[in-house]
Amino acid sequence: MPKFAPFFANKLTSWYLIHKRDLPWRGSDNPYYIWLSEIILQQTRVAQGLPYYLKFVEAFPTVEALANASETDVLKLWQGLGYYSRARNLHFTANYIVNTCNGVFPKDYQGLVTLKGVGDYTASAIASICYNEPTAVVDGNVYRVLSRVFGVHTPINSTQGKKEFKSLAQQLLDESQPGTYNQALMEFGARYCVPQNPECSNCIFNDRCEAYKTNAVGQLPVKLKKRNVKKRYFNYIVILSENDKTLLQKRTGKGIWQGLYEFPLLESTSEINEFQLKEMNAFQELAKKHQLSEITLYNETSVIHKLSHQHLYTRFWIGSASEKITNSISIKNVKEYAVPVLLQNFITEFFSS
DNA sequence: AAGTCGGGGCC
DNA sequence: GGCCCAGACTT
Repeated sequence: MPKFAPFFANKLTSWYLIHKRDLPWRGSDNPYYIWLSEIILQQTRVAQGLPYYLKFVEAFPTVEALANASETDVLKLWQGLGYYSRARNLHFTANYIVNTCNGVFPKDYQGLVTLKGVGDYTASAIASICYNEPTAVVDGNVYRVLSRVFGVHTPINSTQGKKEFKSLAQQLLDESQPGTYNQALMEFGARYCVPQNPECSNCIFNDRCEAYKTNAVGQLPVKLKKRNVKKRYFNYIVILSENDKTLLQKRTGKGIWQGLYEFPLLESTSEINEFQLKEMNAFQELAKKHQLSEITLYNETSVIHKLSHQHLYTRFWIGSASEKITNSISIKNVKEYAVPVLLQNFITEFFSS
């Protein structure tokens, strides 16, 4: 264990008490609010998650209120935040807490980590903040700060690295105030020891920081590999009927956007023109089923929607249908459905003009 | 152990 | 363009 561990915790906490942001979940030790905030903030910047937290607390002030909502309503409120399995697990766990645990959250790390959507980080955060259990959190901020200050070059996304950083974080933890200490470490990473161009010359740790000493700040933390981004080609068929109805389908099964809605989707292996679209069996079935009379391409240049690991080259095709399309919904009700941002952008542009 | 899962902000 | 974000789950 590093000799200056006690100094590290003290300096960190002192810094935190001065510089911490005033966030709505801070100051509470109600596990419902802490749990909700932690799920929302997984892989999500505070600035992006904050409005969603406020919306959720207002719509669902208690875990019972969240459990009583429908998954559809929860997904609609989550729309735009991404990683939608978080929303589905959130709703599932709310029901589990209410129906199986008498509305009471588990009281320690071991119990919390069994909840769906709650892993090592989130269980540690809730346990330390709500119950003062000395469990160290390790998130992206912690990896960065510890790798730099203590000069740890083990890749943070390797099995060995995860083990090593968790162990180091646990040794450094101030057990007299684990919740405050954990938040201080993360806040320091988020606000001072940032990924790009941190102000090392004024840093409170620059007399001790291994990365600063060895001029390795820009190389830490070490991360293995780059992801292989795949290209996919989406063709959305936007059906317009004479009585202002259209067709939306729910995405089921595996893959992106599970549980969200979209227009009928035809995926191709490259960008296609109208002739090629009409050659597709799936299109012919759709055209026959809904008696599509004509089809026109809305955007000549594809919309490129970028996800972490795939780029979606998307074209919207507008089709006119007979009045009697089945399972249709009114266009004015489209906004009631949770849809991917890619579709929300199109809907806003197309139906409001 | 490697893949998968979103969207946005920053450089 | 690439990287990262108060990570978790599946295969």
